[in-house]
Amino acid sequence: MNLGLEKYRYFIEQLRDAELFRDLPLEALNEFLEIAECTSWAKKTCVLDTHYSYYKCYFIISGKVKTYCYDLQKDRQLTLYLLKKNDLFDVFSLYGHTPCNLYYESLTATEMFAVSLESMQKWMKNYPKFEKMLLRYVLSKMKKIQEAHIDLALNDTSTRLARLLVKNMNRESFEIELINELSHLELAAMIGTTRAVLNRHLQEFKQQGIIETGKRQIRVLNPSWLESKISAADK
Amino acid sequence: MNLGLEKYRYFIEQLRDAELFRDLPLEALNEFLEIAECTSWAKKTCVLDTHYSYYKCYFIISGKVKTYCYDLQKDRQLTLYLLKKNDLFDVFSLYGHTPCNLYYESLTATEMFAVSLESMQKWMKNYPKFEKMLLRYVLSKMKKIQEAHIDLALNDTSTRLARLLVKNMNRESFEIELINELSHLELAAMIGTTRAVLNRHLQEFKQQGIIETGKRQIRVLNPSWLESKISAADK
DNA sequence: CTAAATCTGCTACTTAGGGCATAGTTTAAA
DNA sequence: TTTAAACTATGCCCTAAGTAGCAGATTTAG
Repeated sequence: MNLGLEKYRYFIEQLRDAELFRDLPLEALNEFLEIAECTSWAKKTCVLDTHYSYYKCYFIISGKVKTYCYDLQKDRQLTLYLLKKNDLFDVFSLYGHTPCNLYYESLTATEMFAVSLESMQKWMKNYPKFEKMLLRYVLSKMKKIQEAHIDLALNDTSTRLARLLVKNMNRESFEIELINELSHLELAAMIGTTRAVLNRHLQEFKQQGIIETGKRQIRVLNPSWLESKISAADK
Repeated sequence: MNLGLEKYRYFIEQLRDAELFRDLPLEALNEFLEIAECTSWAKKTCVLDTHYSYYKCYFIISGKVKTYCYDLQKDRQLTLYLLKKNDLFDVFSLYGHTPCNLYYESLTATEMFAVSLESMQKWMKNYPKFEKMLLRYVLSKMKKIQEAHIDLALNDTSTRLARLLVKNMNRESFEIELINELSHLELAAMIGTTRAVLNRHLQEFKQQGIIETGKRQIRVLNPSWLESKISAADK
């Protein structure tokens, strides 16, 4: 990738900011930028891992990308991960795993570095420290999916919704962040249910004065109620 | 660990057999055996990751260990992984993750190498190749939990049971392996349901002549029925 | 700026799954 | 070998969750 000085500085800053690239020498970052292309996905750009991402891997600079799977018969989606700045995908294909029939879709306009799998693998060979960080990164994602799995298996929908809200709630403003601007369909996919059921619980919360909604925004009025509901379930 | 020659040969063989230790020089294996203790757990030995395993990690030589979580209120378990020969646990604690409230329990008598976390971390520093294999290992486990999560979110109980059976069915004898000898309670925990519901579906399968049961054994009579049920759901 | 597409809120209906109880059976322990 | 504990097989009932459909609001695209 050819870069002006300003852009170059910006990109280096982005990489320095990411845990994955921390502790790498400047030389490594330079080499990474050489093999990377900076690409932008418009909102709702969709990609099946069996095609596109099988040949490239992506490092997100800004925006949101969901990793999800889709059940054709039931017309239902399940969101496995919500990727944002400093996330890398897909690690599986980097290690030659056969694709899992997962899709990727940008939920907002998204900027990222794209690197061909081959170049990335070569680059990683020179910087084993990166692989160390990658293992840590993978573990953090694995923990998330484990927690989601346990939550789904043992808790009912309203508890999972409460957890989703609390996890994404700003501690000061009680505004819901990150998952704001998402439709109910998207929220439902995140807790493994359908839009109708999710909405039913949202209405219940509203009637009890726990939340307030409007224009794709959710504001929490009674955060401690939500938290006690969660901790009651966790006991 | 002090060893006689015969035992030493046996242990080296065990390690050579495991993918995790493949490609390591003999020297590395020797050093590993030095820091490892060979321990045995009787059937039903149980360990909470916040105590015991927080200080040690284990590599299984023989036997079965389940990784599970437990909901006190509902008195329900969910099995996340069924570990066997060549499995390592717990990788999370190796990397300083806070424990996830998971339990480990041997389902049969189990032999394993036990290494203190500290020694293991030191050892790994000398053999970065091991960490590479560890990343691959972690990815394979992550794939499993992802699949389980998707299965749970999108498929009904009888489909999940069918998948459990097919996954553990010997292609030649149609006997169920690995999960045989497990009680219905254990089987239920593996597909995220209760014993009663699991049993209900087992009886249905029996009545339709798809399986046959007796003495903690399940034999599949009509494997293609099960397989078509699964592939119908996967479409 | 308007038309089309999507999203939201709500209703009524159906059902799989889980709670609970009980009786019979097998396994393990004394 | 006997006894206790654990497991299996079933019933009934109830509820959470999913399905379907629709009208009105909101967003997006042409």
